[in-house]
Amino acid sequence: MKISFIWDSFPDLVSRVKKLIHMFSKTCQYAIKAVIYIHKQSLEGKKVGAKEIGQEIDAPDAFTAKILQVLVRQHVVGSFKGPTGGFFVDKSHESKTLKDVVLAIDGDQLFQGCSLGLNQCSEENPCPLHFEIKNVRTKIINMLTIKSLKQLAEEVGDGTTVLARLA
Amino acid sequence: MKISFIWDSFPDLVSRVKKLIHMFSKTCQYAIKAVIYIHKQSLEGKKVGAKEIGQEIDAPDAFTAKILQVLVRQHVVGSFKGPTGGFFVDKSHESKTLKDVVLAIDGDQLFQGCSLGLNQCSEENPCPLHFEIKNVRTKIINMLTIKSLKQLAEEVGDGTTVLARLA
DNA sequence: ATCATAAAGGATAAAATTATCCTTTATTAT
DNA sequence: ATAATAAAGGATAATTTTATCCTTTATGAT
Repeated sequence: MKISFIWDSFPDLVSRVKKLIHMFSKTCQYAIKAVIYIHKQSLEGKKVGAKEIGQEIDAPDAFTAKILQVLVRQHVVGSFKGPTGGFFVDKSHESKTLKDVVLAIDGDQLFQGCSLGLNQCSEENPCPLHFEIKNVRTKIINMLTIKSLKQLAEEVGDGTTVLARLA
Repeated sequence: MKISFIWDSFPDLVSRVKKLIHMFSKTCQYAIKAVIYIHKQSLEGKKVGAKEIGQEIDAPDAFTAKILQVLVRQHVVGSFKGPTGGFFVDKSHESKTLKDVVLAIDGDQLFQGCSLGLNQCSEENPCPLHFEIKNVRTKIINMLTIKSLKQLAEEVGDGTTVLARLA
């Protein structure tokens, strides 16, 4: 029997409170967390299932599975079907960075195009934010490429704290 | 009689092509463009209506009107009802910046909270992106506050090119 | 060969964002 | 006062994003 809470009556209000983020879509955040988790487990030679990943990163598992499909297609992580199957990374994924994850999931929105959505915006005919945005983007790209996913995974604490850190 | 085009059959594909942006929500982009346009017109002492604004910035007018309601409530711009009414800015809005617009529309998502959506993320227990993101945010805030909206409006070309520049 | 397991994929649903329409309220001109 | 104008506000719809469920396909264990 499902217990219902008072805030279930105000879904929009709750969502507004929850949504204190941005820059990456929610899907992309899940993807980043999932990939780091996979890397962490692969460091210990373990393959992991979509369900487990979903639980560890606090994301719905079916949705996590969908995201993982994309990441596999884009060769950000690898997968095997069947028993003993799951998601993993190997040598071939070692140099992948967060930028690869963001590109696979959100596309190049964050890196390309006018941030005001102007059609005419260019170096010659820049929008009021053009050069500033360019600057910010350089920083973002730097942030997303300065370390490999493997390195990031190594920096995230040991097994016992992963959940706390990625949920 | 409405003419229908081949791409009307592929709404999702078309939308994917159109969406080459991000960092600001679409609503926020409209807001920025609208506010700059209002400033520009106010420089010439003109008040402008929601419909006109919508057309100039290439946004649906009814939706533009909604956005303007918020901006008025947050004192980013002023408005008057009735004939000769419209939206405008005066001395009291002179020091407003893009950050005020972004805050009014998107809230502080872009500035606050963990970019990966982690609950435990803090200075003491930082997520893998914590300090990098902090860096990027400093840049973004700088970009959004370094010039007042008035200054930005003054930099956008003369009346004849506004449409091209803000559409 | 058969069965169990787990990813892949398709179809559908819920929630959030973006967009439209229509009524009400305030203000000005006549 | 009355009519005309434009913003404010409410209700609703379309689109996009996020989420769920169920079937199919591949793989390993027995």
